[in-house]
Amino acid sequence: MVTIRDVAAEAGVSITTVSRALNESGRVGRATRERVLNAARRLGYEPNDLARSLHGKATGTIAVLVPDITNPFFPELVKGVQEVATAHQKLLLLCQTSEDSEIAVQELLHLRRKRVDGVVLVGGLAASEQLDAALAGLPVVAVDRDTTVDGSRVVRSDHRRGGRLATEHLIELGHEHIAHVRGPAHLSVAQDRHDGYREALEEAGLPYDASLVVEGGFLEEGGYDGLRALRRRRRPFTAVFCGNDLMAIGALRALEDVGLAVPDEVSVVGFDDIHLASYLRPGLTTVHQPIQTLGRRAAALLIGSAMNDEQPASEVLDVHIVRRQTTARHRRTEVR
Amino acid sequence: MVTIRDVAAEAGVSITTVSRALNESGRVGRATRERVLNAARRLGYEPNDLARSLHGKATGTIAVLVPDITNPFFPELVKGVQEVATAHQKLLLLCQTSEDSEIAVQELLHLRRKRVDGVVLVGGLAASEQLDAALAGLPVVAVDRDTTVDGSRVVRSDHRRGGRLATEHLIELGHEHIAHVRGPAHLSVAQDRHDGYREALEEAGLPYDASLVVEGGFLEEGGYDGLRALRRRRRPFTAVFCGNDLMAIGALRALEDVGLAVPDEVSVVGFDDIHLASYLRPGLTTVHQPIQTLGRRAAALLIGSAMNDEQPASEVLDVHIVRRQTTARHRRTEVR
DNA sequence: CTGTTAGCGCGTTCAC
DNA sequence: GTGAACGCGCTAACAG
Repeated sequence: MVTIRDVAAEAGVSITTVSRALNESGRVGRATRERVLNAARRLGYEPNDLARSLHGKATGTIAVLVPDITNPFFPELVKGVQEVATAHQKLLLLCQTSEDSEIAVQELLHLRRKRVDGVVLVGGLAASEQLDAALAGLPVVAVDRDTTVDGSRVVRSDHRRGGRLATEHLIELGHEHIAHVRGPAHLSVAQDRHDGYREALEEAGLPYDASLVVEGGFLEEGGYDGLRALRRRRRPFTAVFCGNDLMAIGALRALEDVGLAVPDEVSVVGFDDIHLASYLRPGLTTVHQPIQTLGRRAAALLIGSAMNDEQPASEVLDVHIVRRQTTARHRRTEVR
Repeated sequence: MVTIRDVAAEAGVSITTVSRALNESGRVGRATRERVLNAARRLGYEPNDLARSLHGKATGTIAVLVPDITNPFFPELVKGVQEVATAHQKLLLLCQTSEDSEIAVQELLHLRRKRVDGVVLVGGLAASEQLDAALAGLPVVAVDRDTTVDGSRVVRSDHRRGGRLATEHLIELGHEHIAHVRGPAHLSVAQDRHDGYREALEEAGLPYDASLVVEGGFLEEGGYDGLRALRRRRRPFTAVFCGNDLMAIGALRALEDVGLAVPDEVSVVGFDDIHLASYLRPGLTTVHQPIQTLGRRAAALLIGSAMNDEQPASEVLDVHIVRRQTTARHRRTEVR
């Protein structure tokens, strides 16, 4: 391995000069610099970032923690993070937590030892002392998490508004019995979406009926099981607002299995607008959140915080509804 | 920042002893170790992996380069890589190349400076001197790439066999005019799948008709455009084998747009069996390749190579067909 | 078993 | 403009 010392010898200068020439820092003679650069090239010199960072400087590395990269929501988010990281010449470490707080703690500890410059934390994680400890002093931007951690910034979509938009859309279509297959109670995004749903109902003078609300995990299975549970309650409904798109897909499968036509007999709305939503047939009506932008903003905030002192505490991005083919006007003809 | 020296002072021993106690390396007295560990805990000591790696040891970091993490094929692969990396206590750097060889070169150079222990290289990349240079001496395992690089190992599925299986499946269903919307000519996986298609046809005594073969990018658009191009040629066909699942999705949309029913009028087969394939309605019949395992094997080979000297040159994983709802028996009733 | 002494590759004071 | 020397945090020979 060729070091800065070898280059110095080859160029007939001191290592200090080589360092300066390579980093464009300080005053180095024109000719000298050329000589050094040539020597470096000739020897195939490769700077060692480890040694550089050892001086307490930044490592030029940030990390993103997601529950599961195969959940189609996260690659889009990660792409946004990656984009900004690359633009700032930073490398991106990817970690998966499986929504497990203990795993997250382990990963964070590992990241700290590697001296990452900061972390984008995505998704819910059970709070714990160890988690707080693992996060302490580490520049963190959370995405879609409750801001339990002290000074950490948060980037999120307006989930409550999204819940309202979805529900209002169904109400406008004439639906009066609107079920909600919501996400896990411990996740604030699920709660917010639910609150928006409830708000919209009440504002429209429709009753909030707890027996039309079921909870499930943010995956297909959660939606599938949720819809089956709803059916078992024998409470009629003509529309379902699902906690996210994957749940909506599960709900669509369940409806298919029980022989209910979408959107003729039951309308379905999702949340997120992952790419997948537009691939489906019928195309899924859903609340669009700017997933990639979420990642971009988080990364920008994270990287910016290392540079600027002042930073906004958090950011809330707007959402809107995308009408596709899983929602239709309520047909007065009886349905159960 | 508390260093090993502070811990040494606190515990009343030398830094060497601290180092040994922390790394379980060498002989350290029971009591001494306890004392050191306690001191470290009390001070909130966090080892600095940078300094450790500076000694020329491994950095405990590997990287995976993929064209685009939002392409659903890659998250599954990355997950496999991640799994093995984590099992070996290694952190994973994620890079995206956009299939651009120059970007890949830049990323690789950056990774080298960071002294990553190895790289999993996924997808096709235009060969170039600079790429070779950027790869030189770096432990690399390629996935689904031609093994142009010198000593690099390759993990891949049996694409040729997959192409045969897909085609044979259609032949068994009675189809005689089978089109192929293939992937890019410069990608070996596309070529292999095509060769398998051709082989199956010829073995069945069916003519290989070049006017039934079109080329496109490995995305929905490629499949959509490919199918439209096929139609413009006015050559009848009752089945299409698509280069991958995304292309198949594009082809399905195109068929929908021109009013051809799937599978009643045209059968469609994809390749990869990404999760998405089973979400679709009708469910996509496709050639399953073990995507996650591909990633796992690549990572295992990469990490193993740093430890064992001997390693298999490459690995070929098996594929099989998954029958869903986009393929059906050819109906003799005329169709165009 | 434990401590002393060198570096690892590089940036950064300082003098010259 | 350039160089010598020191130190970043840690591991690895060598002693004792």
